[in-house]
Amino acid sequence: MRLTTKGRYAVTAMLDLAIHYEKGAVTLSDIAGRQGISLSYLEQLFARLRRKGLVKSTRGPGGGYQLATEPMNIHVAEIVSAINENVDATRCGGEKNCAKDSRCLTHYLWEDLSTRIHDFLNQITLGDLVNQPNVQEVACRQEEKSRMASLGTVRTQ
Amino acid sequence: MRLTTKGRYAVTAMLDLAIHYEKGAVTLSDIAGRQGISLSYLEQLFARLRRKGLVKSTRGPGGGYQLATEPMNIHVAEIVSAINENVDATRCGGEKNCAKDSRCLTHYLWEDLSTRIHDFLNQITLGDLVNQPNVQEVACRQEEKSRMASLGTVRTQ
DNA sequence: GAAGTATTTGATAAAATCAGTCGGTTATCT
DNA sequence: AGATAACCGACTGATTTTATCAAATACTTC
Repeated sequence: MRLTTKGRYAVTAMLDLAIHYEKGAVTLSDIAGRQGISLSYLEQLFARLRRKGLVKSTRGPGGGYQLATEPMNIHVAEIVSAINENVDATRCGGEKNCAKDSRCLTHYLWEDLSTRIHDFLNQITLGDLVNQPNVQEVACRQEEKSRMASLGTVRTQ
Repeated sequence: MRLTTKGRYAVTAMLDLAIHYEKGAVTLSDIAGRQGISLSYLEQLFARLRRKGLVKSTRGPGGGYQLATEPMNIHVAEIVSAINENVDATRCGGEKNCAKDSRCLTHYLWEDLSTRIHDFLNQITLGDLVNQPNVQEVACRQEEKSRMASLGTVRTQ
């Protein structure tokens, strides 16, 4: 379980999909606007998420991305590992030879920690996050802001 | 609590110091040889560790680095945060504005996880690690190997 | 059904950050 | 004086993030 900013972006974006789960497809531009992540980066991330079967896509107007299954069935750990596939075979990420040919001194420490992180993130689903008051509060504020922004653009055009 | 390879190297190196705590100063070349970390990289890491007061140094022949205090008083979390100072003020690492001006959706998730990682690493001291059988086994093998290596060099010179 | 637009999809490259290396300088011991 | 080792700053390369461009697909409207 490698923990990187990339994985965090992915979880944030997936949570955005989960929040708007009932409303059907969500465009990446919307997510980019709400979550402050660049559109091109999201495109790359969602390419992986789609290949891994975590989301499904529809093209054209009214299209966008949707969760492949219900928010309650998607664990945060899945998202993180989908994004970080096949990396960190370098050192201490996989099995043996962290240092030279044998295990490095702290091998067991990191192995243990890694397991704990995975367990933690595997307990939590997107559905759990959606139901958290904190998350809902932030989501509401974003909703409001985007409504004001769209009003603004209508007015000026 | 950001978790990076740099931090892992630092903990490994510090554990090496802890293992040889009784023997006084340890040179970075020795650590480099034993742990398979490049000398120049260690220099960079130990510059930070010294600035943070985790180790003390003595120059010249017979010099090297020593733990600033007993292994039982140095927590793994301290080492990791000493190495990762002032990074990741960018997003979600520190306080607010992960996304735009407000907190990002998963802010609380990462905050929670971060706390758990910190707690885990803060429970464990270098002294604890030294006493682990796993660690001692690896340490012994390294000791043996370095003895053989030095015999080899004596013979060839 | 043709034109136009909104969206994903893919590729590539620029910019920024991070990991790791190299060369030289300074202090200290013998 | 010479050797040993910490110290320092610039450099290279890899990874992450953003930007740009070109299709491909599907919807809407005329």
